[in-house]
Amino acid sequence: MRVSREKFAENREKILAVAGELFREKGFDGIGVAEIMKAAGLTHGGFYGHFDSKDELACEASKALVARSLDRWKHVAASSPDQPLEALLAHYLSHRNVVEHATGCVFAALTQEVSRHGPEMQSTFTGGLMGLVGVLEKIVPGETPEERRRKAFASLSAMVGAVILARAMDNSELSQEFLSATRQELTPRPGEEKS
Amino acid sequence: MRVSREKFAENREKILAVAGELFREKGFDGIGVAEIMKAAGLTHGGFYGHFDSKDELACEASKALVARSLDRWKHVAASSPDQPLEALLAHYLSHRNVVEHATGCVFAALTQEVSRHGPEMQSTFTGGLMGLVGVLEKIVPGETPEERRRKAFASLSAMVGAVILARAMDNSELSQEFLSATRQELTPRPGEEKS
DNA sequence: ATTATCTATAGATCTATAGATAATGC
DNA sequence: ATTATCTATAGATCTATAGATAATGC
Repeated sequence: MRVSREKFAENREKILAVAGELFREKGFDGIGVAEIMKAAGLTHGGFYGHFDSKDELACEASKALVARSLDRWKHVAASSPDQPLEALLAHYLSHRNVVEHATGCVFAALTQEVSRHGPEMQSTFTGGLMGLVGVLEKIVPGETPEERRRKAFASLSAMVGAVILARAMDNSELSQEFLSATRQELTPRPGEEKS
Repeated sequence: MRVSREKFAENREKILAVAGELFREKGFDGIGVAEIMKAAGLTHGGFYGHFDSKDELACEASKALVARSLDRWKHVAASSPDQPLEALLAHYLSHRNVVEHATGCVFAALTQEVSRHGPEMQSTFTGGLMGLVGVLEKIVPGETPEERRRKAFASLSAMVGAVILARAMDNSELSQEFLSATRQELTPRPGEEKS
């Protein structure tokens, strides 16, 4: 039954990947270790050879998701050098990010549970969100660094808030209204571009 | 052991009140029926004389919280007839609403869990959030009803998003920055008041 | 007589562990 | 020989129910 070191490392990554999807879809408390391992193609007992506890898995999976989210934001912004903010708004405020919980934004899925977990997870989310603020700071309009930092915090609040509220709607037209209203309000008007 | 009809109704309200606080503090899955009843001063088994299931309690408690939240918004807006939006921003984007989970905004505490529950709870949250949009529509700046409706959706996203992200921070200065940045960005500049 | 609450418990589920098994890696 | 995984299970927790108890309300 034993597998190679390489396969062992692969299995760990598979557990992390599957957990990342299931946690986002069902919440940290909505899915158990046994079901995560089953989805990874392994048995329940094998889990504790990879992680000390479910909480450690939740922390590690969160770290990976947060890092990947930040990478993606940087990539999207860099892909449209002339209109990075517009590209980011289009990417984030999308129908896909409202309906695809398992593969969508980790902050839109799990942020409300963070304050109920330990300091390690809070630190991960804090760092990730500040990373997103850092991306926005460089691309939002504004005369001074202070104004851009302020706009970055406010824009991030609006973007994540819009997806969270859109997901709570039982009506897809209202969901869309949260997305498009936020997108329009955050899109710089002509003459307001950054210096 | 039996109590009067009046006391029975009181007990039901007490269970709803206690559940409303504990659900907001720990999430729907983070607190059990036994502990809710203990906090209400009753025993576990007595619960099922008041509610058919924990899910029914979650729905009823949510309905009460959402209705109370909407009432409060209307009251705050009506209390400052000359600057209703400023009053609402000051009321909502407050330190208290970041740290006091048990008594703070129900949307900032539980919205991410709504999509994992049944259609009844989704309907409650949808209705409540649209009620808040209705309050904002009347007090945000804007030339046309369409512009004000758009600003209402975007402002609500930013307000709820700011509190949710502020709660995830492990640093109270960063929490405050989400609040004050959002408050400043949503405050109408002179000459931008509604008609 | 009715009924709101209490005690006790059934049954399901969940985290974590113990010991067995079998394949890897020295 | 080491160790990654598997089977089986302990122990805790959670929802919901059954039956007893005792106070209300006709």
